[in-house]
Amino acid sequence: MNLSTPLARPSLHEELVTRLRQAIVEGSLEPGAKVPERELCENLGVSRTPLREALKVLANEGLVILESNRGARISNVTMEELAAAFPVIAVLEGLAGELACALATDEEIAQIVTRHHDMFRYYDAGDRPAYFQANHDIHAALMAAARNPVLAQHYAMLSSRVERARLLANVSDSRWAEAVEEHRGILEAVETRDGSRLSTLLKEHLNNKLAALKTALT
Amino acid sequence: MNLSTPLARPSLHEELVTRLRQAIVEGSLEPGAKVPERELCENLGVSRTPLREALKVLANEGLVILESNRGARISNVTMEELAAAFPVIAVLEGLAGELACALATDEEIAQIVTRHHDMFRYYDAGDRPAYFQANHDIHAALMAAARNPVLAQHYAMLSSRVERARLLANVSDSRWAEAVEEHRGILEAVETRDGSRLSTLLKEHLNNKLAALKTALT
DNA sequence: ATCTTGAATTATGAATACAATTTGAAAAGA
DNA sequence: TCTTTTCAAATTGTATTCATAATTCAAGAT
Repeated sequence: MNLSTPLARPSLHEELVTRLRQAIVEGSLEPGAKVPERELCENLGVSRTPLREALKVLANEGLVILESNRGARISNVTMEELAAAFPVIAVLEGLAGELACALATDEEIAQIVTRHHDMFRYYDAGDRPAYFQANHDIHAALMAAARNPVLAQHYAMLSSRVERARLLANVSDSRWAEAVEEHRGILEAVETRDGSRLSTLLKEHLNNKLAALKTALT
Repeated sequence: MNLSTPLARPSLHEELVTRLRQAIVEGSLEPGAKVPERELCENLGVSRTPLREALKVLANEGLVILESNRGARISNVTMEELAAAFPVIAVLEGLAGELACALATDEEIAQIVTRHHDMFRYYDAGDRPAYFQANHDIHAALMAAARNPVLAQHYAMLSSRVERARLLANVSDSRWAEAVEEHRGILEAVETRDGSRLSTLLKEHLNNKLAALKTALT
């Protein structure tokens, strides 16, 4: 049992930030909807103070918009925002790929490889949810292997803003096939620890994703 | 006169975030110092609620550390953090350079060029403060010309975390000369709108800056 | 003298209270 | 009937209060 950690009880506002962010990302709190302070407080069993603190933080992250004297709304996912965010995510993932190739343990590489094979199997089986999960795990594992907390933090922030788009537009079958193909290249670069190649492929992957979203949403 | 904006009076917590962030970046609030809530409230003439909201936001940005039941401290600028942040800033600036080359107006390019010449003059005159200001303006102008709010937002966040390092270590004369030399290349890439070259040079510039900081701080 | 111990003080986290603003609908007027 | 005005209810921004955890410091023990 670990007795060195000083028994950290997370404060209410921290837990609220986490839970609200999750709710926003998974769509329980719909974009554009106003956040009913009193109601949420009652549901969650907290007072307004910590909830409002959490909303300020989420507003700073761009997930929530505060309109003075008019409360908070869940921010909309606009095409402009996606178009702005994706290139940023792309360079961040690119950096993560490079760092990961240099710093990952063999176990981490093996893990990413395994998860890729999982993912390909899910694709063959047409299991979208499982595919998405595996895909998510891969990108997360790459980010973890990069061992850069600042990078991870900003990546997480951007991901949360963008992941909601997945609820707006389903990926087309042809784009799905393309993405899988791209991931074969990514896998190869991971296996050979070819950082610059991985970086390039990841950036392309993200930019293609954005292009696909653009066509799907117009 | 702009009549479209709905006369936004910034809320107390927003102003506090801005002011505190500025105070932290410019060093009025020293790294490691604990933030005396009551005292600050009295000085600023606000109650604890908006101040605490602001602290939560700044904590989320990494400028402040909240220790449960022990209040807030100004976060320390550690070498680890700098080492993590600089590569991220580098890729962001790199992206900004590429976008700026593609999207900047001729006026913006001209502005950046002019500011470069200013900066070179300040270097010749040995005027460090003016040099720093010009340097800052250049990077800000590049970022503005990239026309990507998401990029700008994350760049601003990272800059605020890192700029405090400037107070810890003065740039050596030799590094200063190097930086100027690097900026000559950057200027050239800007003038010719060579995006990929500018991107590379900016990334190198940042990475060299980090290396210089590393030696200066050990 | 130095190190514990524990009550008093202080500061923090969260809840509540209060004042100002917005909202929505009914009433007055065109 | 439609517009405008007024006013109450609701909601928000900020201040204050309350309970609890941390810190301080003096007294006692080693």
